[in-house]
Amino acid sequence: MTAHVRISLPDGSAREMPRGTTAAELAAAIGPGLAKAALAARVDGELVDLERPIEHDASVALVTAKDEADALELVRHDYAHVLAEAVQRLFPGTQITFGPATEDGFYYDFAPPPGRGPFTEADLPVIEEEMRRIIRADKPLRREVWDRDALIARWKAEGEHFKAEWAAQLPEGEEITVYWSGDDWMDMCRGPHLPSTGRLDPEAFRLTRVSGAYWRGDPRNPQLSRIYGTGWLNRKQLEAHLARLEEAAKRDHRRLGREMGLFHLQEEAHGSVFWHPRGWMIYRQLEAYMRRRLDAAGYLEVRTPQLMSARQWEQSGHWGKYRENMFVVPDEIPATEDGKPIVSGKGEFLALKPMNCPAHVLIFRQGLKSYRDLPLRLAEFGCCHRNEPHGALHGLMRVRQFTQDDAHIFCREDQLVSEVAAFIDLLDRVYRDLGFARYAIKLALRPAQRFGSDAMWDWAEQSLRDAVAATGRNTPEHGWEELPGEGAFYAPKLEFHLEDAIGRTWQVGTIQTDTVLPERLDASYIGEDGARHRPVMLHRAILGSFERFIGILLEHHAGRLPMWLAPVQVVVATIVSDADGWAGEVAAALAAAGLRVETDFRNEKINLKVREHSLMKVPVMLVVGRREAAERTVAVRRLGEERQETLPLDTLVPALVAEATPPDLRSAA
RNA sequence: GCCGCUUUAGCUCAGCCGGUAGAGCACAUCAUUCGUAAUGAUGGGGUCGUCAGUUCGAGUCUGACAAGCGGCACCA
Repeated sequence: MTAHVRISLPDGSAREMPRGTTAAELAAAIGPGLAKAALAARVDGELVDLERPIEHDASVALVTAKDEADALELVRHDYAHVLAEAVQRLFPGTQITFGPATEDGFYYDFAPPPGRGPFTEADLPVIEEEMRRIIRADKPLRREVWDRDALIARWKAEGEHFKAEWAAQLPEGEEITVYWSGDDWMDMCRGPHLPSTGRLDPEAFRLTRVSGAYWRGDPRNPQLSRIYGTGWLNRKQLEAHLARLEEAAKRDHRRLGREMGLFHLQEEAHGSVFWHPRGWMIYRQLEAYMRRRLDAAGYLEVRTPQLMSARQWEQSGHWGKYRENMFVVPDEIPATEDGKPIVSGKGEFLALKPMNCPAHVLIFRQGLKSYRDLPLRLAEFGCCHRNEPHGALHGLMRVRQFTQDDAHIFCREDQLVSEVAAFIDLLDRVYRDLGFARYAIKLALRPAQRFGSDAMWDWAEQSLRDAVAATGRNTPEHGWEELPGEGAFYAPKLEFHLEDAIGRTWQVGTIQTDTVLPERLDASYIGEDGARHRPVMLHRAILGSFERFIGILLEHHAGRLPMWLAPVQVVVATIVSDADGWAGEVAAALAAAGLRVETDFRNEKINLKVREHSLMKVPVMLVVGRREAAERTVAVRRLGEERQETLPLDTLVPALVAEATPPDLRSAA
């Protein structure tokens, strides 16, 4: 043991410092500017407090606000602690539990004092003010290692039962640390933290909302009161973030749906969509596109019943596993009492299908199948009903009635990998056609509770891995990742997560192997050997549900859909009524060429017409006045552009037709 | 399903301490024919989410229910 340690710095230089030197002292030795800017340090890659002594040779990097990811993580974690301290000061008797940094801020879960309900938004300004006081007081944050039993005793004595439980469950052998804020408040925490609360910007955070949250995420546990905040390094960043939120709110598909007249939802059919003509046009275009893609990929479209006997759902296993989410109707004409229906309960029950898979197996079972029939790909734009928990419903994104771009592929075991690989290629084509450049592929592996043998799971998981490898997409650039424990109870699955224009991700596509359902519903085929075999069944979807996918499309494009999907592609707007005749001819020519055209002959100013059609996100506006009528031309104005271009019809029509052609119908460039 | 909030005209919202509703936009009518994001005037429109309760009187206070919003949990 020498008295010195050798510290290598990120610029390649190295320094000898006395053993036990802290990162703060190191920063001071390098320069006063750095000492002031340093927030924490990375010692051999591990993020630690500035006050942590360096006990052996190490590479050390000081973390400043310039290391944004680290700095934000630190700052948000600190805001969470300041929040907890503020709440305990203002509301004595509140128990603290847990409060991490999140993607854009932080939260902290509290158990409010007995007799006081959960925190409400009205409490937030007061808490914010207290937080600012703590930040301005510039309280030093100090790390301290504690003995587990002593800490548990202390938490119990202070009535912090959640903390005591947490401490008791920390893994054996793990160092247990607390952080002091000044010398009058502490919380158990792994750290690291900033040197003092004063390093936070009192104007760079905002408490945003309150919510209930279950202790340890389990609904059987007590519900805690969670306070969310957003936190940044400085005020400017906070303002930029708030502006981004506003931008996201403008893209909200519920708002766009109303503004663009696409659909509505109402109480009498909550969770089911009323599609208006314009919204339904988007749906039709998307469905027609998918149908062409599936036809070309060798799928056979089918249509199966909405209602099937509960007996059938018992046999498929849904009755046991999924009944809570199924709509069940009696197969009888109900008696009435005071106008209210009375069900005898003696008759049979039918259930609205929550999934299409059993019905597809029933089609498969009609007639003896040969190995020559496989793979058999049965597709259905299947309308399903699921009685979702009420709190889960959300615009088009989570509904009770929806239509999947569903299909089930029945194949032999040796066809599995090539079928999955072909599916991934199809899905890739579709996402790119729809304007999504990036998506991540994840493999959800066997959960703890599952059906089937380990051998089956080994085989199924490896097959999916192999299939992704066959497409070359098992790389970090494709977001390739394996998720242990996330699979369905009967099989592993691949998940496809789309990234949208503002960086959010949406799980849409999926493909999963299934050997359980063919077994339960006794699906079989005759192999080359003349014996019966079980087919493997693949459940797969690319868009997931049309409803949700259209919601995602609207938010991704901020309502400005690509021309082939736009409900109205062109509006011909007149400036004076003298131009109506020519405008009518223009519209007729475009309609004859297959474009979706509307005319606007209203006695209104062109300013108003441009504004209204722009707000409706019509991609192309053709403005026609006396001049155009005389010259037999149109002035083309594109959505969001002020530039205009005057063109004769015979060049305009083919150009617009080309632009409005769905991507799969375009001739290869 | 759980926690919090919200529900007033088609939309966005105002309505103080309880005294039978108001704005802007939209809509209708009239005038205006006007060159690229709101022409002007006039007018019609509300059982204040539903059901109970308190009160001489409830949009306003209380309760239940429903839906919506933000989370949590759920999403075989």
